[in-house]
Amino acid sequence: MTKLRKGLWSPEEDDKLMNYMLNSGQGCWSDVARNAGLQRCGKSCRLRWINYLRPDLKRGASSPQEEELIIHLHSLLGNRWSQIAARLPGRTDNEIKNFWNSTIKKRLKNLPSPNASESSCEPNKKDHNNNGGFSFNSTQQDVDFIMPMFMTSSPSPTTTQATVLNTMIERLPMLEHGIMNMPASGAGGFFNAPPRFLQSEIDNDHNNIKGFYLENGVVEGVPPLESVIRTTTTSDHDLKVENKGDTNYSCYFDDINNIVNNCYISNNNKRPHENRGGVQEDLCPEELTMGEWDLEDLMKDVASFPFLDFSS
DNA sequence: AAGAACCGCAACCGCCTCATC
DNA sequence: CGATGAGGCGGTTGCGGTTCT
Repeated sequence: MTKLRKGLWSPEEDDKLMNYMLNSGQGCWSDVARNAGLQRCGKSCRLRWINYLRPDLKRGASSPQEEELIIHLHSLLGNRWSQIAARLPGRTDNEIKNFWNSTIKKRLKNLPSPNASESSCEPNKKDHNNNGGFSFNSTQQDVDFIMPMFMTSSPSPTTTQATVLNTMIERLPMLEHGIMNMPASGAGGFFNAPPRFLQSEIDNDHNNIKGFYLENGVVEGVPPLESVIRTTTTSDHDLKVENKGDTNYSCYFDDINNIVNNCYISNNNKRPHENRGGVQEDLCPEELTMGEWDLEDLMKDVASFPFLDFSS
């Protein structure tokens, strides 16, 4: 019996597989390998076809829009690369996984740390309930990077995502300085401080996130940084956000409210505005448990993702 | 110019699920 | 109902190119 080849594919092997697939179509992959005259296992052929030879693959670096979408989808789906890939035409799970593990992780790592000696994106547990006292140096680029993560109404980030969000939120100057200053009561908002994402455990068998909750920190009225982002609250529902450029981030804050609202839904099936007077009680973290994570429900949000445009 | 360090990406590995017998 | 094989998936490895020293 001939020993099966491993390692990089030669152009000849690619030709054989490509020709066979185009002429005969996909059948059982071990048959494909045999009939195409390849000394490869079926799995290897499948991988090569899916990740490299498939005619509908998009080549080249991902666009900023795709990057935004990957980040957004990852915030919803976690490391479910195949499901993320399924929503990015022409991209493979392997490609997205590689992109995430190199580019995105690097960007997370490079975010400014509240502690100069700390380069990890792990949360600073010691200061977990302390927003003050740091010297921040976040850039507009950082803000642009983290904002898509807020563009979700998903109540179900993974532990890692919640951790990363916590850390990043704490390091963003606009939040540090209380710019996200929502009304303490009444319509439109319930926090006068950035929401804090905490998570104690995940039921992996059911994708059920338990113990994920928002904790209300207190940020005093420190004047906003001129150089970053300013907000003006014109009404309870109208949180206007401006920065030096033209970008308006108000939608992001709506989404943060969505996250908050969804937590309430999970707790007692009532949104905050349907549950006046019960707000503080509802925030009890120990009792606040996420409902089933309905993937398709979550993905409805993606359909309206504002940057999703594959026309280019 | 050369070796070291770094990085991106292709491919493999091992595990899981599902269908079939 | 267990055994078996195929397909699918996420994690990991290691090659090869690029940048740094």
